[in-house]
Amino acid sequence: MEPKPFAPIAERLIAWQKQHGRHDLPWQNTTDPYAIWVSEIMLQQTQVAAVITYYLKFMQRFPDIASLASASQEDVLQYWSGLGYYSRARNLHKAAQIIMQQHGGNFPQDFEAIQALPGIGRSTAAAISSFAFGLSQPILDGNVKRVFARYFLIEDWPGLPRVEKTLWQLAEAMQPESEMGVYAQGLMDMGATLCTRTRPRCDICPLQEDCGAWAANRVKELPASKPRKAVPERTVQMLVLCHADKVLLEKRPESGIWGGLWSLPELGLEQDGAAWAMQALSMPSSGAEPLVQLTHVFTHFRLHISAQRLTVPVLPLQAQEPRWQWMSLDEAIHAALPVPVRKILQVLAKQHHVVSNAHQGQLALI
DNA sequence: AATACGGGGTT
DNA sequence: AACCCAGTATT
Repeated sequence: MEPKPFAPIAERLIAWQKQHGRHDLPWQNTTDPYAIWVSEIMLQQTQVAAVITYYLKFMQRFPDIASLASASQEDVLQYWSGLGYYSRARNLHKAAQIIMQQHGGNFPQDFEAIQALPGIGRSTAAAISSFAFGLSQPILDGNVKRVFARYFLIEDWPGLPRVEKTLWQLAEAMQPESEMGVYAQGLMDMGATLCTRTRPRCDICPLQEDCGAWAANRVKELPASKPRKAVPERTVQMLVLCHADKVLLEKRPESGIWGGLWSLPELGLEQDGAAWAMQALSMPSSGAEPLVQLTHVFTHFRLHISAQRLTVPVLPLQAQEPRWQWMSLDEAIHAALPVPVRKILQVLAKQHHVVSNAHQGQLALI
């Protein structure tokens, strides 16, 4: 019988977490499942530093499930604008309404019920479960995958379904008997602060003594990186239709990119803006001028945007569909917009500012 | 099993 | 410029 040479990793991580983990992030030191839930959703594929200010503003505006559930989707998206992965916000909102209707306004405490809420998968359900309720469910996020890929010397890319299955099994097997929340936090904090992708701090790692990658001198190469394909490129034209101090925005469909956000009309590069405005919106326009060109990079493609400004002297008599809306420039910039659209409108606002200053100057001269 | 879904940070 | 990040839902 071989004696166990080292303490279980859960034991070491719990001790490490208590001494060296992070303890004062805005969503820590609470067992309020709502506060924890919001943080976990924001932290999906998004780093702590980027989340903090969004989280504080969001919690101030939507302090509890009821206030979130009763808000408009528009309002919720506005507080998410700039964070990305907008389905997270739509699902959060939808889930709050489900909790009001199906759980009497109380966050469910059953693991399956938690995971059944939209936007909450196995790992997020496990994180909420352990932090808020002390349930024993394994988490498996990017940090855990990296720590395990190194500790267990897993050579293949952790995103492979076969490897992922193994990782979940390991995650289950490593669960402690108690202190679930401290363990889960320790695993993630260790991954985020010591077992980092580059320049990991193996010198002070509580798992170094029996880490497979450390023993094999393979830490730098693991975890294996995702096999990449060339990212496609797309070029579009965006129209900034201006009438007096207002611009025309279009609400995007629920599903697909930038779902539910306000954007600008998109055209192929070959199409003529004025002709399109006349045909699609019965809107005469003139004075087309290039406004700005920019490139927006997504995970899965690169989007080149060429923004054109058009002046609409007279509004058509017929009311437009509700997905079209004239907003003042100031109003538009504060709406729920994707980042590149906000940038385009800021360029316009800057021009507007220069023009109105020149105008004021003229008035002063007269 | 593969793909869609953002934006920001690091190197 | 490549790569990654407290993943989930859809196809």
